[in-house]
Amino acid sequence: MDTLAFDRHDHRSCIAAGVAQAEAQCASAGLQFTPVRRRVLEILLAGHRAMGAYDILEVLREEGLGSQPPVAYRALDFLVSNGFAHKIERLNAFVACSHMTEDHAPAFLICRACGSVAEAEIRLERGRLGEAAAQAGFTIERTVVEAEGLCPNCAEGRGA
Amino acid sequence: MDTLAFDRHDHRSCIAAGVAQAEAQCASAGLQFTPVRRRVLEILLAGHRAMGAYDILEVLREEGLGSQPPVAYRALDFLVSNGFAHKIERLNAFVACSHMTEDHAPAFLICRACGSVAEAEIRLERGRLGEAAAQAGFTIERTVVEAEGLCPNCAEGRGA
DNA sequence: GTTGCGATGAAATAACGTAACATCTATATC
DNA sequence: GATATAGATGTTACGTTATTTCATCGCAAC
Repeated sequence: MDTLAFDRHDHRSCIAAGVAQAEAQCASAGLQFTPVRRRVLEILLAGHRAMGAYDILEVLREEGLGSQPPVAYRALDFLVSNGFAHKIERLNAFVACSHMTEDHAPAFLICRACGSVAEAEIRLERGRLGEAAAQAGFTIERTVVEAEGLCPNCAEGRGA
Repeated sequence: MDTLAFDRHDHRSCIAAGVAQAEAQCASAGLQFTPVRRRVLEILLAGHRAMGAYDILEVLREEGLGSQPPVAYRALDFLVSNGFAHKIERLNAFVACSHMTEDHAPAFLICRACGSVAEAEIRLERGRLGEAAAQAGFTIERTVVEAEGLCPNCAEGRGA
């Protein structure tokens, strides 16, 4: 489990590492890591929290990188499709992926008090839902696994 | 696993049973099972699929039971809060609960081709995410577990 | 050099959801 | 029976999230 999001750490290094990783993967896959896409990933990595598409758009707008919703949504779609970011359905928001190197089904712990989001890796298809789906003849293509509650920091009397 | 949603069955009986169950639980819990709430549950049970709040509102409007969004959202909030319906975050839509008798954490199989939704019961906190959350000191209050893919009917060459 | 494809710009609109406030109704209390 | 209270409803207005559509641009292949 990645509890990074609940602890302090050096943002600058995680931004640089994330961008570098994405850049490398795009290069080897023949994908265009364009300025807008790069910048959106940087914004997500810098925020290190779930951000709405319109939050991101506001930053892009200030920087002259785009002003209309499709600019943000298209960049986010690219990042999500290629595993560099994830959408948190419960929040209608997006986070940078924290396990870019591995192909994985993400799961999230969402703190309802401070809004921080931690990413875990989970193999749902090996669990009970996966068994049940197989039994029913259902083919799982994508999973949404999100747990909402209180992170350790907020649980200390401040969030309950 | 409940694969009911993928098979043919008698809708009338599941509507009647669901409404009766909700009515009984409201009576014993001192909750008001008002006409709008009842009707929204009937609509969800009759649809036996995920429906948007505005789909439901349209029906209510035709029947003179309300015409503004809050009417639908309030009824849906009531049904969801009391376990008679669930929200599918992935679809921004709602389904009637198919296990009203038991207190449960729901999980869903969503067919991307036909839109049908099957509900399973899952105890995520006993699985790997639960362990990880416990280890990280995270308190889970609510879970969202949704798998998207192809149901057996649609997998037969029609959806792939 | 032109064809084709993916990316971008921009306008408009669709879809989803909530805040705020007035009103009503059933029940509890006096 | 009058009145206070809490929950439910009606209505207006607005806020947030997301997509459709069409024009344009830039680059790489042929």
